[in-house]
Amino acid sequence: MSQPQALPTDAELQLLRHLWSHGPSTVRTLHEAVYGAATSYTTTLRLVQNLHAKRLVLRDADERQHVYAAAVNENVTMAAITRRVMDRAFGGSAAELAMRALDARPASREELRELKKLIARMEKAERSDEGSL
Amino acid sequence: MSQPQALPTDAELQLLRHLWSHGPSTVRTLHEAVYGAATSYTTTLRLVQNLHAKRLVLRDADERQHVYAAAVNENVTMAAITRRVMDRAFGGSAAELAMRALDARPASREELRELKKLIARMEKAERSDEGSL
DNA sequence: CATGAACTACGATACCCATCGTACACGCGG
DNA sequence: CCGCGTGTACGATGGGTATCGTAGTTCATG
Repeated sequence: MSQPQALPTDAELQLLRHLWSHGPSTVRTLHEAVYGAATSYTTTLRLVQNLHAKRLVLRDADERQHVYAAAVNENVTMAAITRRVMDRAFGGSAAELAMRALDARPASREELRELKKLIARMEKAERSDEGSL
Repeated sequence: MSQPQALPTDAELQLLRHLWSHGPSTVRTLHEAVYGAATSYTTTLRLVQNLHAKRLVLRDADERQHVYAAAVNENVTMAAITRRVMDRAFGGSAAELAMRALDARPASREELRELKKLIARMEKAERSDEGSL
């Protein structure tokens, strides 16, 4: 029984991402930061309530304006989401997904450097797994 | 006015992928290859009909058993799909999606080598774009 | 010719998701 | 005390998707 029983939908994830990067927030703050005026406040509220029902956020209801905080780890959750899309649309292959991503939209030189570092780290790990397979 | 006006859904994409890798097929073939006995034949038929309605496959109805072939380019279509998921769930960043993918599921040494080659090619392209920005 | 197997067409359904409106609670300024 | 602004809770709705059943067609075969 690892962390994420239920995964956030796309709309819910946008809010979760804000919580991960900006810390605990009120619905009002989330709404303005993520949606601006593009959608109704109650829509944002509903999404936050869904997140809470799924236990993906924690709620502090002490004040009248409830404060929400992410309840799940970003890396764990994003990995699960990535796995789902990988399986649904990319034949389950991480490498294919990664290549399609780079093919679909340019990455900056800085980002490419980061990626290379990650790959180097993985190659190293793979090598040290040698014996345990 | 580029190729894919409408994108395939996940279920439709599974069938498209088979057409890309195995060439023109009948519904029967697709059904058995992709779904086995896990689902009803008419479900597969329906999905193929949806693909045809979206103009994503071509149909040869000469024979009683119609033969379907992909009508859109694999790379173009996969890039569009990747862009959609990138925007919906990964903040629009190709690099983030790529890194999450590698983080979510291991890639073989062979795949990592391919990825490095792709990155090297992109770095080269970026360098030659220097003046034109 | 009658029957049955295999196929296509298509309506019906159930589920998920995003969006919104309404109802209700609370507190503050006239 | 009244009313309004700002909350939360929650039911309703519409669009999209996957799944299935049924009806109708065609063809081979007894």
